[in-house]
Amino acid sequence: MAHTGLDIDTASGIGLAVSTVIFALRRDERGAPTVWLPLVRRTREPYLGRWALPGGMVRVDESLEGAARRNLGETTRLEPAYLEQLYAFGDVDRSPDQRMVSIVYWALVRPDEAERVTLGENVRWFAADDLPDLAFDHNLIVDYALWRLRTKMEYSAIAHAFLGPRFTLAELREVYEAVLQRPLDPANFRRQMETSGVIEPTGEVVTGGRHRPPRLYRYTGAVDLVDAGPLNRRTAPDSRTATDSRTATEHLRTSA
Amino acid sequence: MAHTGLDIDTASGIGLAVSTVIFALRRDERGAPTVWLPLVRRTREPYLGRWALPGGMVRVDESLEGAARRNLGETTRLEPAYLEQLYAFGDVDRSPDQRMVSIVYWALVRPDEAERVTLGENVRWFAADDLPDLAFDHNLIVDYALWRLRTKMEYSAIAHAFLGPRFTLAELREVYEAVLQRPLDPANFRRQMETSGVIEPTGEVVTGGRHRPPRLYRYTGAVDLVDAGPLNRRTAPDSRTATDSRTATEHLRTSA
DNA sequence: ACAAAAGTGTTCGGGTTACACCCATGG
DNA sequence: CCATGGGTGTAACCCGAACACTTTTGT
Repeated sequence: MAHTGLDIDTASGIGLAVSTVIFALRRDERGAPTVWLPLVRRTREPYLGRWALPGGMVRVDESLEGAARRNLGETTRLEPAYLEQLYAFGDVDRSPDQRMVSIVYWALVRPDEAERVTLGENVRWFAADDLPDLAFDHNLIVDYALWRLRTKMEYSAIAHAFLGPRFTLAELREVYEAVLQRPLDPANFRRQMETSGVIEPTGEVVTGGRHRPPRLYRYTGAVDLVDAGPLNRRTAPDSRTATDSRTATEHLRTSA
Repeated sequence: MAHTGLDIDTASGIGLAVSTVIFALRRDERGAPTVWLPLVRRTREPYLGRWALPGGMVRVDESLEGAARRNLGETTRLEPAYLEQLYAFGDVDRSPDQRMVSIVYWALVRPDEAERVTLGENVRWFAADDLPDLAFDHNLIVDYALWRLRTKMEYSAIAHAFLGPRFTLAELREVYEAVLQRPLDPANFRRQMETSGVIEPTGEVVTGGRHRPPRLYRYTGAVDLVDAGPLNRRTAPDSRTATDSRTATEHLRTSA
């Protein structure tokens, strides 16, 4: 029943795969940081030659997340600072030939690490809001991952994953502005970050700039970076903490 | 490679299944509404005789959600008012014999519909916070689904799914109190619901009660009931509507 | 009339927003 | 000493929490 060598072909004819949407911040032509993601070119049918999300089969002796991590390393050499399951896609017609179910993850990597991605004819970075027509339903998947990134940025501390261990508040604010695509008030941003307890000043400052030397901060680790899954949950189901993850802040219509 | 008749056995030895956590509100011994869910007893190894989530295989010609709906109908005769994908569970050791990946959904049903569930030796309702040891990792799954139900109740309109087309504010408040496990101020609850725009008075009142007749309300349908998936999204990723009023201001720490 | 639930009014305080203003450094 | 971003202060405003109070029915 298999028609291509690497497909996972089930007894009922359903293939099982894992893919990952990898986000990184990179400077665009005008020097403004924006959201980018690496794609790989398909080297076989269907969608031969089209750009697609990196992915592959799940081995019998590795977890779903393990498969995602392994695949990331093999195709892009990336070890993400953040990795979370996004959604399982399994519509009947999402692959033209074989029935295919994909468990999709999304990942965040630091800019310096992102630059180490092996670029070539078959791996390339794309601006997230300017993608070509991708293979399968991958445009839909990226849209959803982007929406998740943006809504989650509003209530969680995932911005860390885009930065190194020490950073200025301006750098942190740049991350938020790039992802949320809107300017933030530096004064209010500072206070919100300080009162949140997720960052603390290191005492150091960055000299050599053209103006007043900004302080350096680090993350306290007081909150969970990854909280999406059923595991990795530090808080009880009914507790109310700052790390209380929620999906879809923006879809809010009712409140109680 | 298959060793039991209904398992979906992949070429690499990975089984693929769909399960659903079904929630309904029922009165406990003291008459207070609480969260319940139906479980089915396993009739084969592994975990023969243990209680487990209803579930089954995905057919090649049906979507994941379609498989969940079909399975719900076959095992409990339920047609949920709300159905959303929860998570894909795929740890290597979650099933003792065969490697198994389960796409899990969670569902909400109305109390009247819940009473129609075919009860018997192999199907029974359990109070969500008083479960026995279940098969596989199903205790973990239910815990996660419960956490999802409770956190989502705080910012979305899923409470509808527990009620009929018309309801009093006291009934609606009962739903929130049962799920959130804490009393809510009737006065503030009324105002929040009214200003949210998700409900509107029908003009009718319920007579025959022992006290002042309460008004009946209905849902306006102005909001998405189901919003979790990549489909069913009505709002653009970056849109911020007037009704966006997010609950749980106390959860926001990192937003700017 | 009384009890009890429905429904309204009002105050208080925390948190966000907007923006004025001061600080420190390189040029 | 001036331009520029770093950093602080503050008043207005919004919204939820708390709770007093009025309304309307059945008994």
